[in-house]
Amino acid sequence: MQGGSGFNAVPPAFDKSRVLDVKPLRSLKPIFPNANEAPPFVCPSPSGPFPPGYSPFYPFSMPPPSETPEVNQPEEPPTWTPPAAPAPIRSFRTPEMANGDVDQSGKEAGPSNSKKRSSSRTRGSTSSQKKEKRSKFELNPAITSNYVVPISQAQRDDGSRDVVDCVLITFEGLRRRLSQLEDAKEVPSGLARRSDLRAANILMTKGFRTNMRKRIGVVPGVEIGDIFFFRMELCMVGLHSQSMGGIDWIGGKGSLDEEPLAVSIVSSGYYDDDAEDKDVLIYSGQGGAMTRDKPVGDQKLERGNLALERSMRRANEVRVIRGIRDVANPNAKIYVYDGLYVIQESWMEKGKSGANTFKYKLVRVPGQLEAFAVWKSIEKWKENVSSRPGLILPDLTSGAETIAVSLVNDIDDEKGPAYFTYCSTPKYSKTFAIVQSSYGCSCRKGCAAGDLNCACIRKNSGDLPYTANGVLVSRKPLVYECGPSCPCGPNCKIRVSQSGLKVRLEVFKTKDRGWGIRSYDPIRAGAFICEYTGEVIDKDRLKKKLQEGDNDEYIFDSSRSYEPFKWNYEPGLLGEEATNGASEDSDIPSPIIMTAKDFGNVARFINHSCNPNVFWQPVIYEENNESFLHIAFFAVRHIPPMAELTYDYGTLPQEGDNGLNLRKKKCLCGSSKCRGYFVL
DNA sequence: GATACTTCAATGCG
DNA sequence: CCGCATTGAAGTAT
Repeated sequence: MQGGSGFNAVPPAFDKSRVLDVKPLRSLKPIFPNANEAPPFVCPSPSGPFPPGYSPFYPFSMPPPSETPEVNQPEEPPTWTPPAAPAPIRSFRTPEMANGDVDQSGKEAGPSNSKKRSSSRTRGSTSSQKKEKRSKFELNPAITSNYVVPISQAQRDDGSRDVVDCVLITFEGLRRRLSQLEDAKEVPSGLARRSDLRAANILMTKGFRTNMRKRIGVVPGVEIGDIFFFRMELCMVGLHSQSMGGIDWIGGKGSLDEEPLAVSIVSSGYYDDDAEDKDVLIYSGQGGAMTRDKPVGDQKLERGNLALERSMRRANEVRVIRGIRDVANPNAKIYVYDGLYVIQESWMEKGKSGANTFKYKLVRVPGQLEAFAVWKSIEKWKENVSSRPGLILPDLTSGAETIAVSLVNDIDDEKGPAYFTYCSTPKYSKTFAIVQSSYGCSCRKGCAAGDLNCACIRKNSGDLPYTANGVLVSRKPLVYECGPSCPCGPNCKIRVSQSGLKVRLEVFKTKDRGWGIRSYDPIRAGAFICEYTGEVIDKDRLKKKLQEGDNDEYIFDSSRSYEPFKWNYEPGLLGEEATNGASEDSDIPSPIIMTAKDFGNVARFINHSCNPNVFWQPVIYEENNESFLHIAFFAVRHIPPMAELTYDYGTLPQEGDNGLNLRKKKCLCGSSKCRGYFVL
């Protein structure tokens, strides 16, 4: 199971056809294309060969061999030539530089960036005209165009779960990398740094997006309960295509005298909405708000307001996205896709300032999986643990973790998993210490991004492995964290996995896979979840153990084979060269095997999936003059509250390893990529 | 088609 | 922890 609200036991108790039969008046295509008809998602190598039915997408600056280049870009080189010496992306232009030579650099800018800017700048530019500045960081098209977007035209129009995942993972990877570069750059304070906009702009310009065909109702590949951390993510997957606007619609002026109809709204507290109820939303119309040069005014029946009005008359569904304040990061918002609503009534009322405001009452279409409602329930449980139905233990770690982990069973009578001793760190015997000299840094005040004097940063190939808010930027063979002997202190940004749990977890009884684990808190892609602890053993000991008939179901073994997957940003998209340090192989310096049967932590409850939402990453840091390897788990993608956490248990390297393959079990992950079995 | 306008962002400062 | 100013980009409208 993946994504969605992730309720393990909730069957889709509603009749899909009923919801779908409420036909959008202008449905352009069936909303649920037969899954078999939809093209499978493929990621061909940029150079091909391409499977039948697919063609490479040529980014604007790189025309297909026999076609003429885009007319609008006379400055572009007429034909593509391989880059001679790729400029590293690190050469960000400083504002000052851009100010001086913007003309020249404009020619080298990626497609469509400098023109647009000058237009949008004219509005508020009375005296600041000269500040035509800071072309946002420039890509060298000769390099970036080398990259071929793995999205077919059909997929660009209509998505699927796999395509949506791919778009979001690519966006996030790119955004994290940009964020990392920005952190290291020491830009002048006060300068807005928007990795979200940059990443989205790069990808959308290249056509790396999906569900561009606007539609009423369900968006293929986006599930109720899915969460997003930026408005641009909604655009990229076609859930809501206004980058800031709260109402999105189709039709209207200029399009064959049709009426505009609303397709989606975002409610996030900017206006005076009533968004307390889980099924009913009172939404305010747009416009009339005070801006810099305009006072508060009456709202008009136009644009989004008109679209909502018409949608009410026609009773067509409107997607609702609820923006919720992120408790972990009060400056930010999380957007929850809450499914389809119908507008029941609308009226006009006087707002606080006395101006006329439109109001729309939206009611949730019944029978859909819960999404926002789950958030509301969790709020209560977190306030008072004992209100959680099926609660067995408020904290199964007995205080060993900084945050409690509940034990819950709302499925049957089982009172809990078999006995084990909770330990929050792995149990190493001396023989497993990795002897490495010259460890640790000497930073006094916390290791600063970009500081190459810091030994720990140097070990991470010069980069801070985590962004400022603690998100892992890229998978690597090994991440080096600062250890107890580094003087940088607990607030250092390179101490993510050693500082314990950060999200509120629950061990729960699944319907058919024993005990599992899920989170009350939303988890963003790249966030640290927990480490795997247990007794560290060697291969011989494992073999012997199994030969003696000990059917240990809690083995972690880094030496198994693991399905490779693409998670890191694509260097080509930034004009960077692929480096060795960016390898996503699970090829770590020394393999590690742990058993969590008798001693372990929450990680021992994570079930297997062939399409997991969590991955493991080796991390090392020094303790008492010795270094030990740790296995840390991070989120593959954004994980909504209550979605079960899973990782890939891996497969055995080859044929029967002394009967080890007797430990194959039938896999129930239910994903389209399911291998059919997994190995304990 | 270019350009202007609108808009329930996202940041960081004070 | 707020209010405010600043910088933004997609889509719609002209």
